[in-house]
Amino acid sequence: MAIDYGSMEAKWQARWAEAGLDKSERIDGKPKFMSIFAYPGVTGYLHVGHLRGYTYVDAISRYKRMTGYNVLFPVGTHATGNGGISLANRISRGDEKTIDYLVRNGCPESKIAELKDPMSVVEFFNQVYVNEYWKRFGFLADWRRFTCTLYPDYSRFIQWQFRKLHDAGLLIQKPYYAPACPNCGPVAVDPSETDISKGGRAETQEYTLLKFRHGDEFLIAATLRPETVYGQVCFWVNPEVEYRRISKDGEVWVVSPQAAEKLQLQKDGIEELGTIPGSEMIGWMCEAPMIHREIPVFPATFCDPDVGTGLVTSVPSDAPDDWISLEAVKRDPALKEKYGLTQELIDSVVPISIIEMKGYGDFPAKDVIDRMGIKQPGDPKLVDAKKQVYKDGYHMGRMRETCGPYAGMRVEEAKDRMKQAMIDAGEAELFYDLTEEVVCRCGNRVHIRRIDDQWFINYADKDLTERTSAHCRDMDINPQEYSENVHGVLDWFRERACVRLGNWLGTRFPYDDKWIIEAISDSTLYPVYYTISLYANSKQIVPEQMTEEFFDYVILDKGDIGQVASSTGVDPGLLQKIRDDVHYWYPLDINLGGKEHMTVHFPAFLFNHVATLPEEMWPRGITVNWYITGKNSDKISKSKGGAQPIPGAAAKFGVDAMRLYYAHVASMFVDVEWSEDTVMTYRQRVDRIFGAVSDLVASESDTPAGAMDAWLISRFNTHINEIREAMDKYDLRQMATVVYFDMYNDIKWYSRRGGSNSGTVRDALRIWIQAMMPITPHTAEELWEQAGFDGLVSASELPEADPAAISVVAEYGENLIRDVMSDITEIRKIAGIEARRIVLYTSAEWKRDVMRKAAAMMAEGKLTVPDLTKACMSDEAIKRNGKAASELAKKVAVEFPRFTAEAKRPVYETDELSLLTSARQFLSDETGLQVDVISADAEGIYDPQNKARAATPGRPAILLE
RNA sequence: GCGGGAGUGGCCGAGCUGGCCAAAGGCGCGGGACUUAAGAUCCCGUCCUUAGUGGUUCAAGGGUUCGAAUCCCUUCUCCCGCACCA
Repeated sequence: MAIDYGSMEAKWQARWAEAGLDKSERIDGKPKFMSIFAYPGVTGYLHVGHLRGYTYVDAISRYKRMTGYNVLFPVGTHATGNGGISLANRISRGDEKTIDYLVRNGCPESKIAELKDPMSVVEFFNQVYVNEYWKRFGFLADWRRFTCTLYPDYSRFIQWQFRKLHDAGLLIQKPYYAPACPNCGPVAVDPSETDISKGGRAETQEYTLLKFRHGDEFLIAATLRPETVYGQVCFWVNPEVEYRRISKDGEVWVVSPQAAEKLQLQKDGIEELGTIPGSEMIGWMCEAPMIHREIPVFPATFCDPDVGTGLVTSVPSDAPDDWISLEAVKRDPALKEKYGLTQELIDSVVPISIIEMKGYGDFPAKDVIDRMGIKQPGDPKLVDAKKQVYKDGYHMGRMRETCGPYAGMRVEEAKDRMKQAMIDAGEAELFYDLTEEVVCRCGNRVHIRRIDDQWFINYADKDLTERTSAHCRDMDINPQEYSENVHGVLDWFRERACVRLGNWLGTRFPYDDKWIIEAISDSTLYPVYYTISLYANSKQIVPEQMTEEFFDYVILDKGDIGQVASSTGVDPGLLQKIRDDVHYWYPLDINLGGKEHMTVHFPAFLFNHVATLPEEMWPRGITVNWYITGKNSDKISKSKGGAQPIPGAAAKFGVDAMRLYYAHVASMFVDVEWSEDTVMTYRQRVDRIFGAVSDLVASESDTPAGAMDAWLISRFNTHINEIREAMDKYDLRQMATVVYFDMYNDIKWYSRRGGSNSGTVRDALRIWIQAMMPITPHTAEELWEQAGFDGLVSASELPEADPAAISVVAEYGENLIRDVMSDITEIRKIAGIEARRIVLYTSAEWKRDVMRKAAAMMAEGKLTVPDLTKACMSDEAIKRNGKAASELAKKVAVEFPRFTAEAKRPVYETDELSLLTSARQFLSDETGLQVDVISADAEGIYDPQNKARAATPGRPAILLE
């Protein structure tokens, strides 16, 4: 059965568009449902993993659509930042890797030439996302509302949003430290290296500058570990460096020439005073901060004038470099000679143990050096050694009693406390530096510069945090763990630098257009803009008209319509319409995004809604989805094989197979390893369903409806309830299990049992195909048509379950038959005899009476073994069965209370004799044996092995011979 | 280290407001049907034992309970976040 999924998909997608199913319009009075996935950044091609979350949203939206909601599912893209610039630059440069990447993903050669400017790149990918991913996957999104963060109308919206944040007092300015080139100004330091030619992985690090008094001046050491000051025993100077004297707030500081330059970018009023050779300082005594001890200055070659200040305080106990260098000094008589150091002085320098940590002795630095076999200063392994000790010390360390008031404190805490204490005492200052050399495209070194007027969004605001946190309690946030955890995330969220200087694509900051609003901050409130973008895209309004007043009116319902109309030139009717749209669709019902959003996007999304919109417009739901990963939880990557471009996968497996795979392969809240074989099994599942439906259609007959029909209809109505229940929790996986497995199995069982009634088949098919629509819409349409139903299933309404059609008894009866069959099989297997005939004995009536009594007693809440036994013994019909009766009473009295009385009812109310008798032929066909059914109560029955007495309700006795 | 999550049968994964759990479903595997070829479909089986029973399981070890995969404690292992990066 070769099904051409590709053309089938295209066919139905076209039909949906023809029918306008992808267009969402306000219908006053009809309940609405608005859903989005967090839009992706358009910096390149996506892979099959990304479609997981998007597919959830389409399936959920389709489900809502068929259960009475007017659905709005808009899509857009995020292009802020410098991804577009970077790619355009690489193409302009003719970078082969980039071009190869594009070609491999199906970019036509002719297109590549056009991608030399950033906006073309963005537009190109916008088209790819919409056409090759989302439309290709059958999404019913309202394409007319598509928007991108770089569109001029979107920018107007973002500017409005920032005005509202400002009005709310949430925009603050304070100094910030950012990378900058002395020539070109601010630069972006990131792995794409758009602005820079070297150092894309560099990070900004905070150093503590420690001041060591020597006479009237200060030697300035930079350290990452201010908590180790109690272990300072000497001071390192590189004798080959010509240091600088600079003036700083009336003090004289000594630092490396490079540090002097860097400091000028971060501190005010720095002036160069002169130079001093490092060698001259050797042998000096200087006073260490915090501990106020005089320590000697020793020579060390590892002091890099480019790192920190080029001067280093020595804590040999916890710094491998210090330890090994101190050893060198002690061992090397030539040094002593050269710098005139006395043996006494050298001997006086003894490491002090200051930090206690598991797995290390008194001197962690020494332990690491020994472990790694480091012998000499300058050994490249020292870099790793340092990292190891720093990391372990920070996480596991505790200050020893040598550390004065900080003794016993965890390093993590002591670090901040000691740093602050020294700053307060004027013994230290902060300084920022990059972790590696960063070079601007112009060739100059990039350094960290202080920016005094940096804007932040004050997410640390207490009132905002509290209100947002409180609102989260009313939201539907999934999974549960995140719902609980989100409050912690909101608390932890601090001020966020929301604008940047330099070479970025994005919206200009409305209060100062030298700034560009950064990538997180312009993608928080945007869902509401989808209710407006429709009008901008259709040119009914133009960006210039989208003023503060305009948005105030349509979103906040503020201002006078006449005035807004005249100041913006927008027709009052249109203003009214947009305003109504906004308030009809908003709030957002579900925002679904990958787990990476939990600590950044979602909190910001929540904060911004609470900060700028009235409460009735705050979001109602967040759902987090986990990833599809490559082997061993790696990110999916081309280099490791496995994941082909999305259109290729769609062609190979079929879109519906992939959608079913995403929906069913695992819970939304776990990572899944991508496996083509697994996808293939879902493809087979889809194939099988095609087969099952056509078999079923072919089997239709005018046989009158019977017990099997009641059973199937009961099952399907039960399934409708299960589906609705699952989907109320957006549990697509559970829903898929019901639809693609349970319902399928029921259909198979129905046919196997000889069911073929046309009416039943129609009813069942209608429900089944509808239930497939959310996850496998193309298949559903095709089957809908094949089965001869009218219209589009995508536009149909899923019925409510009919409670009257649900028959516990019917479902119980079929289960009983299955149990009997499996018991027969079991016995045949174990007995190992060639059976010719099966005799089934149904339970004696008195046993059912025992159960009836038990149920009645349970209903009154007083079912106990003695009570039931007593009751049975007072009933003559039961009593005369003697010991068997009391044993059964005991068993029943123990077993029944585990269930509800209602659940047990079919056990004793089912007429097993007629049920099994009617299934005789079936059982006989299935087993290939003659089957007889006899009541244990019947007179003079055939029962050579005395089996009949073993029969109980729910468990007929079986004789095999 | 702090915060969060997880360890279930050959595998993936349900279950985890305690009892219908020897534990769904799928995959894989074995057998059969069909049929001649498909990564097809349909049945049956798939912890041990057994005329449909019983036994031992849900990382390890304790505990609570009449009763625990499910609750508590301890240990071991694994994963994620710790920011300015959508």
